[in-house]
Amino acid sequence: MRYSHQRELILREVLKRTDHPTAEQICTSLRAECPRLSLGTVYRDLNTLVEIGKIRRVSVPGEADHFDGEQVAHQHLWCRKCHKLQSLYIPQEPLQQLVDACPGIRADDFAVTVFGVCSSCLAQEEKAE
Amino acid sequence: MRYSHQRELILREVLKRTDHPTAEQICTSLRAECPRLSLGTVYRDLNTLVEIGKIRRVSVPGEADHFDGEQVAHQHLWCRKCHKLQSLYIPQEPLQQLVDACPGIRADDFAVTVFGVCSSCLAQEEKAE
DNA sequence: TTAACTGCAAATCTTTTGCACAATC
DNA sequence: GATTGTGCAAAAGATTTGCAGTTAA
Repeated sequence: MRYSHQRELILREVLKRTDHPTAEQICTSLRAECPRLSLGTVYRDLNTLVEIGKIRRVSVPGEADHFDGEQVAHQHLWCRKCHKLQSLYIPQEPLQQLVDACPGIRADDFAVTVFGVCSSCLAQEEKAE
Repeated sequence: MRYSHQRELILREVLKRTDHPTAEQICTSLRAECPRLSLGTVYRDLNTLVEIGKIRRVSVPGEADHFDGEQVAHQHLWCRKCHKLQSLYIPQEPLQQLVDACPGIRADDFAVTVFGVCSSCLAQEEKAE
Protein backbone atom coordinates (compact mmCIF):
# COMPACT_ATOMS: atom_id res chain seq x y z
CA MET A 1 0.00 0.00 0.00
CA ARG A 2 1.37 3.38 -0.82
CA TYR A 3 0.99 6.80 0.71
CA SER A 4 -2.11 8.78 -0.06
CA HIS A 5 -2.81 12.33 0.98
CA GLN A 6 -6.54 11.68 1.33
CA ARG A 7 -6.15 8.54 3.42
CA GLU A 8 -3.77 10.41 5.71
CA LEU A 9 -6.21 13.30 6.14
CA ILE A 10 -9.06 10.90 6.88
CA LEU A 11 -7.03 8.98 9.43
CA ARG A 12 -5.92 12.17 11.18
CA GLU A 13 -9.51 13.43 11.27
CA VAL A 14 -10.81 10.24 12.85
CA LEU A 15 -7.96 10.16 15.37
CA LYS A 16 -8.51 13.80 16.27
CA ARG A 17 -12.25 13.64 16.82
CA THR A 18 -13.88 12.02 19.81
CA ASP A 19 -17.46 12.24 18.55
CA HIS A 20 -17.47 9.08 16.40
CA PRO A 21 -18.18 10.75 13.05
CA THR A 22 -19.84 9.10 10.04
CA ALA A 23 -18.27 9.00 6.57
CA GLU A 24 -20.49 11.89 5.54
CA GLN A 25 -19.43 14.00 8.51
CA ILE A 26 -15.75 13.26 7.91
CA CYS A 27 -16.10 14.20 4.26
CA THR A 28 -17.88 17.47 5.04
CA SER A 29 -15.25 18.45 7.62
CA LEU A 30 -12.30 17.66 5.42
CA ARG A 31 -13.66 19.55 2.41
CA ALA A 32 -12.50 22.73 4.15
CA GLU A 33 -8.88 21.71 3.48
CA CYS A 34 -9.49 19.34 0.57
CA PRO A 35 -12.40 20.69 -1.46
CA ARG A 36 -12.52 17.98 -4.14
CA LEU A 37 -12.57 15.11 -1.62
CA SER A 38 -15.27 12.69 -2.64
CA LEU A 39 -17.53 10.65 -0.40
CA GLY A 40 -16.61 7.51 -2.34
CA THR A 41 -12.98 8.00 -1.46
CA VAL A 42 -13.86 8.56 2.18
CA TYR A 43 -15.77 5.28 2.28
CA ARG A 44 -12.97 3.43 0.49
CA ASP A 45 -10.27 4.82 2.76
CA LEU A 46 -12.29 4.24 5.93
CA ASN A 47 -12.71 0.60 4.91
CA THR A 48 -8.98 0.30 4.35
CA LEU A 49 -8.17 1.93 7.68
CA VAL A 50 -10.55 -0.42 9.48
CA GLU A 51 -9.00 -3.42 7.69
CA ILE A 52 -5.47 -2.51 8.72
CA GLY A 53 -6.68 -1.87 12.27
CA LYS A 54 -5.92 1.84 12.52
CA ILE A 55 -9.52 2.76 13.32
CA ARG A 56 -12.71 0.98 14.34
CA ARG A 57 -16.17 0.85 12.86
CA VAL A 58 -19.10 1.32 15.24
CA SER A 59 -22.44 0.12 13.91
CA VAL A 60 -25.80 1.12 15.31
CA PRO A 61 -29.04 -0.31 13.91
CA GLY A 62 -30.72 2.06 11.47
CA GLU A 63 -27.77 4.45 11.48
CA ALA A 64 -24.90 5.10 9.12
CA ASP A 65 -21.72 3.54 10.45
CA HIS A 66 -19.64 5.65 12.80
CA PHE A 67 -15.85 5.57 13.07
CA ASP A 68 -13.64 5.66 16.10
CA GLY A 69 -9.93 6.31 16.38
CA GLU A 70 -9.50 5.53 20.06
CA GLN A 71 -6.93 2.79 20.47
CA VAL A 72 -7.85 1.60 23.97
CA ALA A 73 -10.39 -1.24 23.94
CA HIS A 74 -13.75 0.17 24.95
CA GLN A 75 -17.46 -0.08 24.28
CA HIS A 76 -20.25 2.28 23.28
CA LEU A 77 -23.55 3.65 24.46
CA TRP A 78 -26.12 4.69 21.89
CA CYS A 79 -28.22 7.46 23.41
CA ARG A 80 -31.91 7.18 22.59
CA LYS A 81 -32.44 10.86 23.38
CA CYS A 82 -29.68 12.68 21.50
CA HIS A 83 -28.86 9.90 19.04
CA LYS A 84 -25.16 10.10 19.68
CA LEU A 85 -22.52 7.57 20.59
CA GLN A 86 -20.68 7.84 23.89
CA SER A 87 -17.59 5.82 24.76
CA LEU A 88 -18.08 3.39 27.62
CA TYR A 89 -15.17 2.06 29.61
CA ILE A 90 -16.41 -1.32 30.73
CA PRO A 91 -13.45 -3.26 32.21
CA GLN A 92 -12.12 -5.30 29.31
CA GLU A 93 -10.74 -8.28 31.21
CA PRO A 94 -13.97 -9.67 32.66
CA LEU A 95 -15.70 -9.13 29.30
CA GLN A 96 -12.89 -10.89 27.49
CA GLN A 97 -13.10 -13.80 29.93
CA LEU A 98 -16.83 -14.20 29.36
CA VAL A 99 -16.32 -14.24 25.61
CA ASP A 100 -13.36 -16.59 25.81
CA ALA A 101 -15.42 -19.00 27.89
CA CYS A 102 -17.83 -19.59 24.98
CA PRO A 103 -17.37 -23.22 23.97
CA GLY A 104 -16.77 -24.48 20.44
CA ILE A 105 -16.07 -21.20 18.70
CA ARG A 106 -13.04 -19.07 17.85
CA ALA A 107 -13.63 -15.45 18.85
CA ASP A 108 -11.26 -12.84 17.54
CA ASP A 109 -13.15 -9.68 18.42
CA PHE A 110 -16.30 -8.45 20.08
CA ALA A 111 -18.35 -5.30 20.51
CA VAL A 112 -20.75 -4.33 23.25
CA THR A 113 -23.41 -1.75 22.42
CA VAL A 114 -25.47 -0.39 25.27
CA PHE A 115 -28.75 1.41 24.57
CA GLY A 116 -30.11 4.02 26.91
CA VAL A 117 -29.51 7.61 27.93
CA CYS A 118 -26.06 9.19 27.85
CA SER A 119 -24.51 11.14 30.69
CA SER A 120 -25.21 14.60 29.25
CA CYS A 121 -28.87 13.85 28.53
CA LEU A 122 -29.20 12.36 32.00
CA ALA A 123 -27.64 15.47 33.55
CA GLN A 124 -30.16 17.62 31.67
CA GLU A 125 -33.04 15.51 32.92
CA GLU A 126 -31.88 15.89 36.50
CA LYS A 127 -31.49 19.64 36.09
CA ALA A 128 -35.04 19.89 34.75
CA GLU A 129 -36.55 18.23 37.82
CA MET B 1 -53.48 -2.67 17.57
CA ARG B 2 -55.72 -5.07 15.72
CA TYR B 3 -55.18 -8.52 14.37
CA SER B 4 -53.44 -8.97 11.04
CA HIS B 5 -52.96 -12.22 9.20
CA GLN B 6 -49.62 -11.11 7.78
CA ARG B 7 -48.20 -9.92 11.08
CA GLU B 8 -49.19 -13.22 12.65
CA LEU B 9 -47.51 -15.22 9.88
CA ILE B 10 -44.35 -13.16 10.18
CA LEU B 11 -44.24 -13.55 13.96
CA ARG B 12 -44.75 -17.32 13.71
CA GLU B 13 -42.03 -17.58 11.08
CA VAL B 14 -39.50 -15.71 13.20
CA LEU B 15 -40.41 -17.72 16.30
CA LYS B 16 -40.14 -20.98 14.40
CA ARG B 17 -36.79 -20.37 12.80
CA THR B 18 -33.49 -20.48 14.63
CA ASP B 19 -31.33 -19.15 11.79
CA HIS B 20 -31.93 -15.43 12.39
CA PRO B 21 -33.50 -14.64 9.01
CA THR B 22 -33.52 -11.25 7.29
CA ALA B 23 -36.69 -9.49 6.14
CA GLU B 24 -36.00 -10.68 2.60
CA GLN B 25 -35.62 -14.30 3.71
CA ILE B 26 -38.78 -14.17 5.78
CA CYS B 27 -40.70 -12.71 2.85
CA THR B 28 -39.44 -15.35 0.43
CA SER B 29 -40.31 -18.18 2.81
CA LEU B 30 -43.79 -16.92 3.56
CA ARG B 31 -44.70 -16.38 -0.07
CA ALA B 32 -45.26 -20.13 -0.28
CA GLU B 33 -48.36 -19.71 1.87
CA CYS B 34 -49.06 -16.04 1.22
CA PRO B 35 -48.06 -15.28 -2.37
CA ARG B 36 -48.96 -11.58 -2.42
CA LEU B 37 -46.99 -10.78 0.73
CA SER B 38 -44.92 -7.70 0.10
CA LEU B 39 -41.48 -6.90 1.41
CA GLY B 40 -42.69 -3.50 2.59
CA THR B 41 -45.25 -5.20 4.81
CA VAL B 42 -42.62 -7.55 6.18
CA TYR B 43 -40.41 -4.62 7.13
CA ARG B 44 -43.35 -2.75 8.65
CA ASP B 45 -44.50 -5.74 10.68
CA LEU B 46 -41.01 -6.67 11.81
CA ASN B 47 -40.54 -3.15 13.12
CA THR B 48 -43.83 -3.38 14.99
CA LEU B 49 -42.93 -6.77 16.46
CA VAL B 50 -39.58 -5.44 17.63
CA GLU B 51 -41.27 -2.40 19.18
CA ILE B 52 -43.73 -4.48 21.17
CA GLY B 53 -40.91 -6.75 22.26
CA LYS B 54 -42.07 -9.97 20.60
CA ILE B 55 -38.86 -10.39 18.61
CA ARG B 56 -35.39 -8.88 18.52
CA ARG B 57 -33.38 -7.18 15.84
CA VAL B 58 -29.78 -8.31 15.39
CA SER B 59 -27.56 -5.91 13.48
CA VAL B 60 -24.25 -6.80 11.88
CA PRO B 61 -22.12 -4.19 10.11
CA GLY B 62 -22.60 -4.26 6.35
CA GLU B 63 -25.45 -6.77 6.56
CA ALA B 64 -29.20 -6.47 6.33
CA ASP B 65 -30.74 -6.70 9.79
CA HIS B 66 -31.52 -10.18 11.09
CA PHE B 67 -34.42 -11.09 13.35
CA ASP B 68 -34.54 -13.39 16.31
CA GLY B 69 -37.53 -14.86 18.12
CA GLU B 70 -35.69 -16.46 21.01
CA GLN B 71 -37.00 -15.05 24.28
CA VAL B 72 -34.10 -15.96 26.56
CA ALA B 73 -31.50 -13.17 26.83
CA HIS B 74 -28.51 -14.19 24.76
CA GLN B 75 -25.82 -12.84 22.47
CA HIS B 76 -24.56 -13.52 18.95
CA LEU B 77 -21.51 -14.61 17.04
CA TRP B 78 -21.05 -13.38 13.50
CA CYS B 79 -19.08 -16.01 11.61
CA ARG B 80 -16.49 -14.55 9.26
CA LYS B 81 -16.35 -17.78 7.27
CA CYS B 82 -19.99 -18.67 6.59
CA HIS B 83 -21.45 -15.21 7.23
CA LYS B 84 -24.14 -16.52 9.51
CA LEU B 85 -25.26 -15.62 13.00
CA GLN B 86 -24.99 -18.14 15.80
CA SER B 87 -26.61 -17.72 19.21
CA LEU B 88 -24.16 -17.40 22.07
CA TYR B 89 -25.15 -18.10 25.63
CA ILE B 90 -22.86 -15.85 27.61
CA PRO B 91 -24.05 -15.78 31.24
CA GLN B 92 -26.31 -12.77 31.45
CA GLU B 93 -25.77 -11.83 35.08
CA PRO B 94 -22.09 -10.94 34.99
CA LEU B 95 -22.65 -9.05 31.73
CA GLN B 96 -25.55 -7.15 33.23
CA GLN B 97 -23.45 -6.28 36.26
CA LEU B 98 -20.67 -4.88 34.13
CA VAL B 99 -23.14 -2.74 32.18
CA ASP B 100 -24.95 -1.60 35.32
CA ALA B 101 -21.64 -0.54 36.84
CA CYS B 102 -21.15 2.12 34.13
CA PRO B 103 -21.32 5.46 35.93
CA GLY B 104 -23.50 8.42 34.91
CA ILE B 105 -25.70 6.73 32.33
CA ARG B 106 -29.05 4.97 32.22
CA ALA B 107 -28.78 1.65 30.40
CA ASP B 108 -31.95 -0.10 29.38
CA ASP B 109 -30.59 -2.71 27.00
CA PHE B 110 -27.37 -4.01 25.52
CA ALA B 111 -26.11 -6.33 22.81
CA VAL B 112 -22.85 -8.23 22.54
CA THR B 113 -21.68 -9.21 19.07
CA VAL B 114 -18.71 -11.52 18.83
CA PHE B 115 -16.79 -11.85 15.56
CA GLY B 116 -14.91 -14.99 14.66
CA VAL B 117 -15.56 -18.53 13.49
CA CYS B 118 -18.72 -20.42 14.39
CA SER B 119 -18.80 -23.93 15.78
CA SER B 120 -19.71 -25.66 12.51
CA CYS B 121 -17.01 -23.89 10.50
CA LEU B 122 -14.53 -24.69 13.26
CA ALA B 123 -15.55 -28.34 13.20
CA GLN B 124 -14.99 -28.42 9.44
CA GLU B 125 -11.56 -26.89 9.85
CA GLU B 126 -10.58 -29.53 12.37
CA LYS B 127 -11.87 -32.30 10.15
CA ALA B 128 -9.77 -31.00 7.25
CA GLU B 129 -6.54 -31.14 9.25
C1' DT C 1 6.54 3.68 -16.06
C1' DT C 2 3.09 1.30 -13.73
C1' DA C 3 0.22 0.13 -10.27
C1' DA C 4 -2.46 2.18 -6.68
C1' DC C 5 -5.52 5.89 -5.62
C1' DT C 6 -9.02 9.48 -6.67
C1' DG C 7 -13.17 11.99 -8.30
C1' DC C 8 -17.31 11.52 -10.29
C1' DA C 9 -21.48 9.43 -11.41
C1' DA C 10 -24.14 5.59 -11.73
C1' DA C 11 -25.46 1.39 -9.60
C1' DT C 12 -26.67 -1.48 -5.72
C1' DC C 13 -28.69 -2.72 -1.54
C1' DT C 14 -31.60 -2.00 2.41
C1' DT C 15 -35.34 0.16 4.27
C1' DT C 16 -39.09 3.51 4.31
C1' DT C 17 -43.12 5.77 2.55
C1' DG C 18 -47.30 7.53 -0.19
C1' DC C 19 -51.35 6.03 -1.89
C1' DA C 20 -55.38 3.45 -3.22
C1' DC C 21 -57.59 -0.64 -1.77
C1' DA C 22 -58.72 -4.37 1.64
C1' DA C 23 -59.51 -6.20 6.17
C1' DT C 24 -60.69 -5.72 11.06
C1' DC C 25 -63.45 -4.29 14.73
C1' DG D 1 -68.40 2.88 8.99
C1' DA D 2 -64.06 4.25 10.87
C1' DT D 3 -59.55 3.11 11.00
C1' DT D 4 -55.72 0.12 10.74
C1' DG D 5 -53.11 -2.77 7.77
C1' DT D 6 -51.57 -4.22 2.97
C1' DG D 7 -49.63 -4.33 -1.78
C1' DC D 8 -47.30 -1.97 -4.94
C1' DA D 9 -44.16 1.16 -6.67
C1' DA D 10 -41.44 4.93 -5.98
C1' DA D 11 -38.28 7.29 -2.92
C1' DA D 12 -34.72 7.72 0.33
C1' DG D 13 -30.41 6.73 2.55
C1' DA D 14 -25.97 4.34 2.84
C1' DT D 15 -22.44 2.28 0.55
C1' DT D 16 -20.05 0.29 -3.43
C1' DT D 17 -18.28 0.27 -8.01
C1' DG D 18 -16.78 1.25 -13.00
C1' DC D 19 -14.08 4.14 -15.35
C1' DA D 20 -11.02 7.64 -16.95
C1' DG D 21 -7.65 10.51 -15.19
C1' DT D 22 -4.05 11.50 -11.38
C1' DT D 23 -0.34 10.48 -8.30
C1' DA D 24 3.23 8.00 -5.63
C1' DA D 25 7.13 5.01 -6.00
